[in-house]
This record gives sequence, structure tokens and C-alpha cells, in this order.
Amino acid sequence: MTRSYHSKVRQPTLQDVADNAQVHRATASRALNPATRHLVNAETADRVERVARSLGYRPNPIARSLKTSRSASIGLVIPDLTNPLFPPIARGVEDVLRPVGYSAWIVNTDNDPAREADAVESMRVRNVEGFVFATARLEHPLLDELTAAGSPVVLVNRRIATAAIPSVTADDATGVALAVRHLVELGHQRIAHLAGPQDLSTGRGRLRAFRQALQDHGLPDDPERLIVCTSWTESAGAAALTALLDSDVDFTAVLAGNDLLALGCYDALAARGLRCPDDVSVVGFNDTPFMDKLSPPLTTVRIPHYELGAEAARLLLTEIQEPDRHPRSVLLPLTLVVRGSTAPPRP
Amino acid sequence: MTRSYHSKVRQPTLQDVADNAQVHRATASRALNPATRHLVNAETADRVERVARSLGYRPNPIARSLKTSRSASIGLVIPDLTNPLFPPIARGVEDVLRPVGYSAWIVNTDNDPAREADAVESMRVRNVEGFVFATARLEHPLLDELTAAGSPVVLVNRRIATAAIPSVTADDATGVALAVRHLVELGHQRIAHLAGPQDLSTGRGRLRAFRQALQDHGLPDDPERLIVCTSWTESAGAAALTALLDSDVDFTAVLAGNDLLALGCYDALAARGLRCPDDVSVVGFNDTPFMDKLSPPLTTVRIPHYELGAEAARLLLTEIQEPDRHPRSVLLPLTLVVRGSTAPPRP
DNA sequence: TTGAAAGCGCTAACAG
DNA sequence: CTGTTAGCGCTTTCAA
Repeated sequence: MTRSYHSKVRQPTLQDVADNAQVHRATASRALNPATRHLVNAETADRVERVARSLGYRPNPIARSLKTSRSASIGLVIPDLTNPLFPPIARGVEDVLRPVGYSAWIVNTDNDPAREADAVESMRVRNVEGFVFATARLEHPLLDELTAAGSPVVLVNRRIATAAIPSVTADDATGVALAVRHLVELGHQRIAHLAGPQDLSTGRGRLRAFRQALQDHGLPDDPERLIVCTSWTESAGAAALTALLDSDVDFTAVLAGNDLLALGCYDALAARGLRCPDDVSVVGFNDTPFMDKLSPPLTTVRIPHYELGAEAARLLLTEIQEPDRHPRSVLLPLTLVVRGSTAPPRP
Repeated sequence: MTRSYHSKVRQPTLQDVADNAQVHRATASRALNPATRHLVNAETADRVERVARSLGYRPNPIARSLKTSRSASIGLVIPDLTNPLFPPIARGVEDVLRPVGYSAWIVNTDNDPAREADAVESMRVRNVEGFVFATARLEHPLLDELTAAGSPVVLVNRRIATAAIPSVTADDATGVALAVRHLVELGHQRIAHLAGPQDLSTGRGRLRAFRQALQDHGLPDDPERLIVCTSWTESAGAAALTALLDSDVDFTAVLAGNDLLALGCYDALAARGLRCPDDVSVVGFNDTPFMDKLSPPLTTVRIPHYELGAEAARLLLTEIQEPDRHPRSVLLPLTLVVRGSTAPPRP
């Protein structure tokens, strides 16, 4: 009541705790910090803790961060949160961080390198202790800089070509192989592929895996059944498949680089009066929400996005805690979810 | 080169800028801050600015925040980012904040009041200047506390019963009226409603509006055609409609409290061998992504979620900048999107 | 085991 | 218009 009897309620500071516990604030700091508590007389530490609790003391992370340059937080860089791919990754990251007292600062970049650079800079000056990037392109100068500067970084979902940055991605090659085998086992011999953007590891890796899979099955690797889309969108998928249908290339099945491209395939087929899977089988990639509700339900490769995020967070935490340990990358297994969009080809 | 010739590269501080520009750091601070730049000789200010740029000076927001108790950021409290409803709200918030130099700290609460309280506390001690809550329940003690303590708060999508906290929500009453009128005009007389959780303004408001709409059309407000679901989930919707189908209540159309409940209706109808819209018409609420891809495509009330978020951010900014201005709440208009899930009832 | 002292980088009275 | 001074709340040497 001495110094607050007319002033607005003020959060108690460490000094308040120290005063009430009759110790110096340095001692109070040591007592309240688990890492330094052993430096302090047990009874004293208990007393400080009791006082802190009774006063409702909350350490001020701003002040702590100014002093220590740490923040117990990391940056999570996402291209677009409205793409249903990414929220589960974010949840995975958060669920791993929270128990150890860390939190994630989520930013959208809209695939804009300038916005990304801004966001990263604003996080860096706020002392984030590391980054999880879901935006990696194969060529990505910002990522090179950041790792060169020694900043802990983990990539999730997508990788970079140049540097050996730890990453957590799905085992796309196996996923593509599963999808192609499924189609081949149904009897398909002429399979088309709508590939995604080739500046992303996902787009490029799935394309490469597709050609490899054809080869493994002794099928001709025919470039005319292959279309590269420049964006992962329904309209790009529709345009690509329409072009293919308009050409004289024949095919009985399509492996789409992701679910949105597959959705575009549905549109293109419908527009041409063709039916899926009767006329053309379609396989997607990702198993984003509601793909089981399409007509027909989409056969697709399921990627464990939540686990991707969780594992990325674990990797980042070890990178932060043991900077000298060898960085590793992780490939997570995925599964083929067979639904109604695939069937044997017409005889 | 004097003090860094063996040390790790250090970010330049205001003191470095001041030294190089031959001014006191207070002057440098004034020169670099748009709000105080006019207090400084124009030439001096220019010189400081040039030096700052050449040194690559970045103000340290941690230090600034410690001093000013501000942070140029707000908290955005969301129940679950993996619900496609919320990412567009977040984008709306961010797109309004960014141009004015603010950013949003996004947290998931999983509808858990304890996690919510933790998150809010951790944001508060980080000096966030206000909150946008997308998690409001009709009874919500935390919100009462926060506003009582004078913290700027805006609710989005959902409202609270007790206090007059500014909010931005969709005009659900009109949306429900549109949906019911559409069904009535098709010839439906016996319309069921699967209501959402009654501790949320959305669940309760839509139910109330439904009864009002029946009355407006001179239809009987029959409680047996009304089921309250305790969660906004597909399974809850399926269970509710199954119960209704198993009873001897007759109805030709269902207004679902949201799209997931509507999805559950599809499931229940399919399980009973009934067809939509031939046997039963279904209307959803929200127009979440992919609802146009269902079979049949879902007729639903579209809520402008992005705009909800954007408007909430605008309200919060004025609340922060002009604390004395009267708080206002906003109702945003919504539209009925008619698709294939509604048709005239069987004769 | 504890206290004293210094300082993280910045802003905001107050004086001049 | 500019410099001086003080301090936001905390951690961390260094001494005692």
C-alpha cells in the first residue's frame, strides 16, 4: 500500500518479489529460475517462490529477452494459411513446442520473397531462436543467408537444392511409386502426369519419381503425357488436362501432382463429358480435407502433415539446444488412399 | 573497426548510428522516429537517416517495447486453425494490420479455456496492444475480465452475451431468413433445423432466427423438427439427422447450423438410402471451401470471413488509437449460394 | 550462498 | 533544436 495508493494497478516486478522476500533481486532471479535455483539456499528459494506466487508475479519476457537475446519462440514461415495443407503442420509444430515452453510465431508470405524477407527480419530482431520454413524453393537465397549466418533452420514439406539444411518431408518417391503401381495393377499402361511447379522440391521430386516409376514397370517414359503446371491450382490442373484431352495423346489415367490439380482434372473431364473413373482414372496427392467427399471420392496419396510439423519442431529444438550436433533430415512415410476415382481402364 | 575486430558481427545499435552521425543517441532516436522527426533539425535528421541506412541499422523492438510497453502487435485468438473457417479471418486481420506496421500473434486454443487463459497471459506480458477473439462463448469470464481491465478487445464471428464488447459478426438472422425463404419458395412447409451448440452466439442466434423465420412465413414452430447438436461436427450432424429420420417426424428439408452438420446430413441420408435433394433438401451455413464440390453441391449461406477479420482489425485499431471513442459492433451482410442440394419437395 | 554493479537498447521527461 | 539523465525489468559477472 505504500507506493500504489493512488496509482493504477501495476504488475509486480522481480524487485517487488525481492523486497517482500527480503532478498536482493538477483537472488530472487536465481531462485525463480529452475536452471539457477540450486545456487540458492533451499529455504530462501522456497520463500521467494511463495512470495512470487502470492504476489501473482509473472516474469517479463521482454526484459528477459532484452538481456539474454533469447525468446523461447521460433518463427514458422508459411506461404498461405488458407491452403488446408498448412494448418495441420502448424498444429504439429505448436504441439511439440508448447510442452517445452516454446511458442511459434506464424507468418504468411503469400509466396512473396519480399514479404518473406520482411517477416524473417522482423522475427529475427525479436530474437526468435530459429525458424521452420514451409516455403522453401529449390533456389532460395534467403535460406542460404540465414543458415550461413548460423541461424537454426528446419525446412518442412519442401526442400532446398543447394544447401544441406535439415528438412522434414514426405517420402514422395515412394508415394508416387505406390500410386503408379496401383494404376498399373488396375491395368493402366498409358498414364499421364500433371506435374507441379518445378522450382519446388515437391513438384520436381514427384515428376522425377513418376518417370522412375514408369521405368520400373517397363512402361515408356513418353514426354507427351507429361505436363508441367506452373501453379498448384484447380484452374492450372483443368487447363493442363484440357490441353491433353485436346491433343491426340492417349492415356487412361492421370497422376496429379496434388489434390488441387486433381480437382482441375475433374473439371476438365466434366467439361468434355467424360467420366471419372470410367473414362479416365485420377490420382491426387496430399489427401487434403474433403477429398473423400468429392464425386467420385479422390484416390490420393496421404501425407502426414501434422507429423511433418511435429518432427520439424523436434529437429529445430535439438538444433537450438545442441548446435554442434550433425543436422539430419527426415523422410516420413506416406500411404495411398484408394477411393473411387481409380478403376481398371476400359477394355 | 575499433571495437569489433575479433568479435562476432553485431547488429548496429542506436548508439552506433549516433556515434557515426556525431549526435547524441536521443537525437538519433528522434530523427529515426517519424512521430518525433519534426523535433530535429532537418539536415541532422537526414544525416542520421543516411548513417542508419548505411549501417543497416534495425531498431530493436524488444528494447523499444520494454521502454514503451507497446509492441505494434495484437493477439489473435482462434479455436482451431485447421477449421477452414478461421484462416480467412486471420488473413483479413493481417492484411489490415500490416500496412499500419502492426502484426498479429496467432494462437490456437482448441476451445480449452485453460489454454486460452495461458495464451492470453503470455501475450499480455509481451505487451500486445489488444486482442481479436474468434473464440467467444456467450458466457466468457476471461473476456469480461479483459475488458474490465481496459484491454482493447474485438470479437469476431462469435459474440458474448453479457458485456457490450465490440464485435464483427455475420448477419445470421438475415442469412437464416434467406435460407428459409428459399426453401419455402421451393414449396417446403416442414423444415427441420439442426442447431449448433447453444453456448455460442452463432448456434443460438441461428436457432432463434430459424424460429422467427418460420413464424414470418406462417409455418408452425414445431419443436420436434428441431435438434440441438453439441458440436459443429459431421458426426454430430449425422447422428442428429439419423435420429430425426428414425422418429416419425416428417420433414422435407433441413437447415443445418453449419456446413459440417450439413455434411453429416448427407451421410445420414446416404446411410438410409435417401437422396438429396430428391428426398430431402439440405442447406448449410458458412460456405467453407469445397462445399461446391460435394455431390450434390451444397446450397449454403456464405459468410464473408475475410471481411469479418479485416473489419475486426479495423475496429481494434481504432480502439487502440482512440480509447475513448464509443465502441461499435458491426454486422456484415451474407448471401445465399443456391446449389444442387435444394429442390422442390416431392409432390 | 548472497549482494553489488553493470548493462541489454531504447525512449522520454527535463534542461539548456 | 539537442544533450543529460534516468530507467523499463531482468540476468549475470564479480566480489565478498
